[in-house]
This record gives sequence, structure tokens and C-alpha cells, in this order.
Amino acid sequence: MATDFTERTVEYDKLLADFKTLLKEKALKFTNQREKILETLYYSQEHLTPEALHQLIKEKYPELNAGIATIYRTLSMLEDNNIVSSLSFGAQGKKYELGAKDHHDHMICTKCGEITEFVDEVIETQQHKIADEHGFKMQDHSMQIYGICKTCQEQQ
Amino acid sequence: MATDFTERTVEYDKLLADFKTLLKEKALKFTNQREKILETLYYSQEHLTPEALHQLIKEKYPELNAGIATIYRTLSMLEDNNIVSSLSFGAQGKKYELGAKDHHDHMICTKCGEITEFVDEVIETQQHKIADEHGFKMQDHSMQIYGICKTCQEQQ
DNA sequence: TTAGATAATGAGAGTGTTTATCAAGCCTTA
DNA sequence: TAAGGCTTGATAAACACTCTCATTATCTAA
Ligand SMILES: [Mn+2]
Ligand SMILES: [Mn+2]
Ligand SMILES: [Zn+2]
Ligand SMILES: [Zn+2]
Repeated sequence: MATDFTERTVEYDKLLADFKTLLKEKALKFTNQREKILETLYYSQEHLTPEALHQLIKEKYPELNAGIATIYRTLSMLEDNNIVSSLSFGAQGKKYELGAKDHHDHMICTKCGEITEFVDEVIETQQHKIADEHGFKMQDHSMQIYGICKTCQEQQ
Repeated sequence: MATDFTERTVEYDKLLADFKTLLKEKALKFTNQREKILETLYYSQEHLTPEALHQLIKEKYPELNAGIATIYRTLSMLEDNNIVSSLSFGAQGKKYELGAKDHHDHMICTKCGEITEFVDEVIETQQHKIADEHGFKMQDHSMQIYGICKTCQEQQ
């Protein structure tokens, strides 16, 4: 039976292979910077701001000397190709995450900032219904629930 | 029977009176700038960026010479006191609207930027249910549906 | 393997938005 | 009316990106 680490590696290898294929299809180049950005997004498994992602990469690969502009450029490119998705929370700035996983919405703790992901079929269905009723051609949606997480409630 | 204008005026007078009471309670001062900001938010009945609100006020009350910093400060204060609420769309900044009206969510046309408001009981109920299931104490939520509005579909 | 074409990069300037600072002015209350 | 302290506008500064451009890296075809 495979360990978590092995599974992750296999999954990442597939992600990377697909990424290379995509780049080739679009006549884009496979660079060290692009590889490390994808890898860091994958292994951090978090919702990262471009700035946070830049920090992580500078720490792990200082010799890469990656510039912040490249982080922004690559995140935009990845988003255009549906490899990552971005969230804009109440405060300023966007956070990015690998979109390889299925669509989901977010619950955000206003005390500790913890983000919980969830999917709810009732809501997904209802959203389409609402759009239809308004003659609106739905492309996407975004839903956030704000509140206090279990841990923070217990601490108070 | 009262006209729309009369009704609006009465409603606005109540809003203003409540605002004055709030300021007094918090030992804050009732200034010309604060009055005009509230008034403009009320009568414009739109989702305004701080910049757009500033423009409207400069046009209608040039002698007030209101500074953009005051617009930002006042909007924050109004939001802290639940008099206005803000929406943050993916791309450009935040937009503010009077929160005096009942809670609602938004449908945004990605072509023309038109914002349609809606309320859906199924979704409202389901959100509470989801929060409960995660032991999460829900305080607020925000939901946006992105797509193409009826008008923009017909034009294409 | 090499070399040429060209995509990608980092540095840093530039942009638009929001916040902080501070001296001067305005509100409130006594 | 006078004092005090909250507010204000101007402006600098912080922030979150985006653009420009010279240099570098990658790809590919010979
Ligand atoms: Mn997520
Ligand atoms: Mn609204
Ligand atoms: Zn929490
Ligand atoms: Zn439209």
C-alpha cells in the first residue's frame, strides 16, 4: 500500500507532465521558475498570496532568484489555463490555490483566518436555478461563509 | 398616497436621524462631509467605489471640497457600524452600498459589469446548515454569481 | 551538438488604490 | 464663547500589482 508521500509524488508527477504538455501545445517554455511555482503550490496545499508564494520559493530555492513579477505572470498564466484558481476575500489581495482539485467553496474564520473548504450540491444546483430565472448565463460563482471556527469558539 | 420621492425623503430622514444618534452615542461628530456621504449613498442607490462616490460628491457639492481620505475614512466607519456593506469583486477594488436594505446576494455580468441583486431562501437556509455541520458559528456570508446578463447575450 | 529564433526573466519604474501623518479647522458642551 | 478634542484635506507613504526592457534561458532544427 502506497504511503501518502508516494501518492502525492505520483499525483504531482502527473500534474507536472500535464503542465509540460500544455506548455508545448501553446509554444510556451518550461522554465525552472514555472516548475518551482507549480511544485510549491502543490506541496504547500494552501491558499497563498503571490507574496507568500514568493517568500516560500525564495526560502527553498534562493539560488533561483525568482522575481515577484514572474510569480504574478505565472499565476495569471496558470489561472488562464485553469490550473490554479483565485479567491478574493474581504480584505485586499487575492489568494491562489491549485485548481486541480474539484470546485469548492470556502468557510473563513474571522478570528484565526482558518479556511475550510466544502461542496454542497443543494447550493450548486440552486445557483444555476437562480441564474436561469434571471436569464443570466452563469459562468462561475464564489461563495464564502464567515464566522467563528470550532477551535476559536472553544478557546473563548 | 405618498409619491416615491416623499417616501424616499421620509426614509432618508429616518436614516439620517439614526446616524446622528449613533454618532452621539459614540462621541463622534456630525460633519458636513459625513452628511453628504450618507446622502449620496442613499440617493444614488448604487454600488459605488470610493472613487465614484468622491466624484459624485465633488460634482454636487464642489464647495465642500471633500478629500478622498475622508471618503475612505467615512466608509470604513459606516461599515464598522453596519450602515454600509462592501463587496469585493475579483478585479477592481471594493464597492459600497447602504446596508439599510435587506440582505441580498449579487449576480455580476462579466461583460458590462451590471449587478443584479437577489435573495434566495433555499441558499440562505442551506448556508446555515453547512456552517452547523462544521461546528462553525456563522456570522455572515457573501455569494456572487458571475456570468453574462440577458442584454449582453442578446447583443452577441 | 550547435546556433539561431524567440519566449521568459529580473530589476526597477510606473500605476492605481488605500492608509498614515499632521497641522489647521470645525463641533460639541459647559 | 472658549476650550478640547474629533475631523479634515493635503500629501507622503505603503501596497498590490503591471509594464518595460535589456539580458538570459529554452527550444528546435540543422
Ligand atoms: Mn480552496
Ligand atoms: Mn447590493
Ligand atoms: Zn478560528
Ligand atoms: Zn451585461
